[in-house]
Amino acid sequence: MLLDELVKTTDAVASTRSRLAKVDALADLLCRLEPVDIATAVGLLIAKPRQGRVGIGWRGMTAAMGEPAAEPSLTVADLDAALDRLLVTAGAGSAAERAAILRLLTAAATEREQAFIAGVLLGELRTGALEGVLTDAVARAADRPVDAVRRAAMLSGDLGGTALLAITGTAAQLDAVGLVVGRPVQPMLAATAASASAALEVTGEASVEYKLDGARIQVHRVGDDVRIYTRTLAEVSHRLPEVVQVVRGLPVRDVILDGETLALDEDGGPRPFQETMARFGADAARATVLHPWFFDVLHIDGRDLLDEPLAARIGVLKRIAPEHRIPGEITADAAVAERVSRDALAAGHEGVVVKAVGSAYAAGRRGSNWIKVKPVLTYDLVVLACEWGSGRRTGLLSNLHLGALDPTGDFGEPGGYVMVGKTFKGLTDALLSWQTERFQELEVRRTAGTVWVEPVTVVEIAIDGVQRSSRYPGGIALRFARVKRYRDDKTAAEADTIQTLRALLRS
DNA sequence: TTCCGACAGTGGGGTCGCAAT
DNA sequence: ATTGCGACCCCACTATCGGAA
Repeated sequence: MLLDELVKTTDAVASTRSRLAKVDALADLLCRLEPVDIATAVGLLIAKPRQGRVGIGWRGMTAAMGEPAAEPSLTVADLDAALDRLLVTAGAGSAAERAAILRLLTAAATEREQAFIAGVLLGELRTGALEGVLTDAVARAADRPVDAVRRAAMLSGDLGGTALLAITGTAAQLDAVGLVVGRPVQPMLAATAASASAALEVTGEASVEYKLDGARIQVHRVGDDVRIYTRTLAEVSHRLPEVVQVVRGLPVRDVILDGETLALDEDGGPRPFQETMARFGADAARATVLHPWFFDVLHIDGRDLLDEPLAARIGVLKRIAPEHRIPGEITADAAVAERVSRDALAAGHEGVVVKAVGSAYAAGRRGSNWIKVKPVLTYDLVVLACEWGSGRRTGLLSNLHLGALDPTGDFGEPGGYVMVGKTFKGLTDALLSWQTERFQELEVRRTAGTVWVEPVTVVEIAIDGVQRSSRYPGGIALRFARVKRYRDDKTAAEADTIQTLRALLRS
């Protein structure tokens, strides 16, 4: 099929806000695709090509973009083949060759196709249709129940392959897609609540477990073959030999485990997330050792446990990996849940995850059966600048530069402000519109993307904490900053100080 | 008719490896 | 050696649609 067909469809999808209309357009396209193009096309449509990232970002893309072709001639297979060539040359010291591949591709593309290819390579098509909408479209095109399609996609970790099977295979074949030890599944995700007791009200009796600040791991063992996957299903077995050893030592033959890995200090307390990541991201060996903690088991020795209640899965975990089970307690008592939460924080962990004891493992879903609870800190900071937004925020001042007061001048002028991070989160449309006007009134200078303002506006910011930073002059950056409200009742001189924020690093 | 679950979008900071400078 | 790029860990929150209640 011509790539132009896909591009026309994505244009139609982007032009309507109705999900039903998006599904209609996509299902129609899926029905017209040759089977050989189905898996490829689904990957392109959600900007997650089957090759994954191929080492081209915004810079490389704009550098290679040249004059467009007048008429469409590229096929879906052509683009797929070009992505293959980019993938095999990635990180191989062949920048010139890669640029040539990309130039050849974009030169054959029309203007609309160029924009589409750029979106695919950057992973951002922004048509309002990703996995969720595509799953509906596949079900529509294949005339299969959406739950069957979703289940197959989650358990295979592959929507493109699922689409091919759903459309060209039988209903029984689709239903037969299940867990395979060695093939990663989409991990179950958690919603958020303000307190452990509030979470418990939603779940009822629950396993209240420590939430560790590390990287999610999904471990598959078949005999002595152990493979480890990240939250996005990238394989990282080679980076975690110590975790492989732990899992090889468990008294099982085949198993799938879900957990978290992180670095610990001498006392067994957690090291900062940044230290875990320094080890987790490195190919070569490092002094830091990562320890695995498991909170779920999806399969054991020929038996799938996905649909077993959580309490039963925890029972299995206690039996096979008692030393590596994440700390937690099963309770229906809010006081007990709050105590576990306090214990987790006292031990230096992030918080807790409250999980309904009767719930199945819902691969890929962010339902209310798992609810995370983390303490929120709030500080009053000063807006130093604001950046123009993109997409639906085009024309609006969106991303705030946040400063803390430096009364003693440790990091600049006494009474000045030290930038500690940015945020665009927590803003309603009304607030966006208000701040767009307000900050242009307070403007002192501007560059292409940013308006600098008089430092007089105080905004209450929620954060999860601070981390070491080489980017900002105060040596710290806010973690997960979001706007709570503007503080019209406070002057900038009453803002929180850089010293107060730095003290968080040591606590 | 109203409510609410699921989804997509809008970006944040840090870490690594690798290539170019 | 340093710097910039790209990939990928962690992530919160709002607006919206459309099915559920």
